[in-house]
Amino acid sequence: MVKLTQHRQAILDLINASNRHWDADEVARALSDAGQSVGIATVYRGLAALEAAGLLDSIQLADKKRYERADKAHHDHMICTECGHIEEFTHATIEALQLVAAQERGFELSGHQLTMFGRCKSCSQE
Amino acid sequence: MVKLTQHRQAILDLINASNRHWDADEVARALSDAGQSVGIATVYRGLAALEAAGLLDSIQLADKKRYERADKAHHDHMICTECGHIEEFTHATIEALQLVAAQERGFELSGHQLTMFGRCKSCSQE
DNA sequence: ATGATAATGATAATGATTATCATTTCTATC
DNA sequence: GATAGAAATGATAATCATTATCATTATCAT
Repeated sequence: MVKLTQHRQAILDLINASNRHWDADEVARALSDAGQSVGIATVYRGLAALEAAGLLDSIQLADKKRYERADKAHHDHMICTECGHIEEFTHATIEALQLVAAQERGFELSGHQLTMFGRCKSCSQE
Repeated sequence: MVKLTQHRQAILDLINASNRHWDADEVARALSDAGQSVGIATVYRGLAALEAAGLLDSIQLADKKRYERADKAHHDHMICTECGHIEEFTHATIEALQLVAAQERGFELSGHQLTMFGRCKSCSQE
């Protein structure tokens, strides 16, 4: 299990108190703004450690990784290609079908990432 | 529409003749081995242009982008975290449910990527 | 206290991708 | 066929997220 140092606790608290998807740089900047400066390398290591421990979730985007709270039900993401807005959605049937598809191929599933791209509601109304 | 220059045709032919998922470097190396050297920048530009024209498909992995033929039915990917093997699968119901989920949220869907991670059949038998 | 182990921070290194810019190749038009 | 303008190419520098390095510091069990 992870050692919850002060720095890691600060990272975790920051993300848990929000509903956003943070990249490493944003975390470092926010902590710094809060008077709790943490080196960028430590932020990267902390985020990875917290995710490995199941205390954070992440999505891998084309250019970077973003972290979010792990204390929510599993969900996938819709990303607006215009404004960057990230919307979450859950679909039990899709999840179940994925598992079946994997089993049919003798695949031992350990994770997945479903990301949909398009224009969000407000952007497509403009 | 894209201009199908000699270089781009060579890239397209190479990928169309295979069933693999290529990264830019592999394409450049293969062309070079075939006596048809193409600068790496041109490979990147060519791949992007061919994808924009719908002549190639791609998947975005954590570290890099990989391209494959576009003349196959739409499919998603299962990636073995042990040997790197990429398996393709299609699931009409999952596709349909994604569309519904998007519509429910007023989302104008333009694309998606579903990637599953785990151990492939042969790796999990070891 | 004390030594072992892990964490931290500054910074260098890595690696994929993109930008720059001079040169070359195309293409349409005269 | 010559020619101007547009697009493509290639060598290489630049970018940017992430990881590695390594000296220093904190933590924890004995």
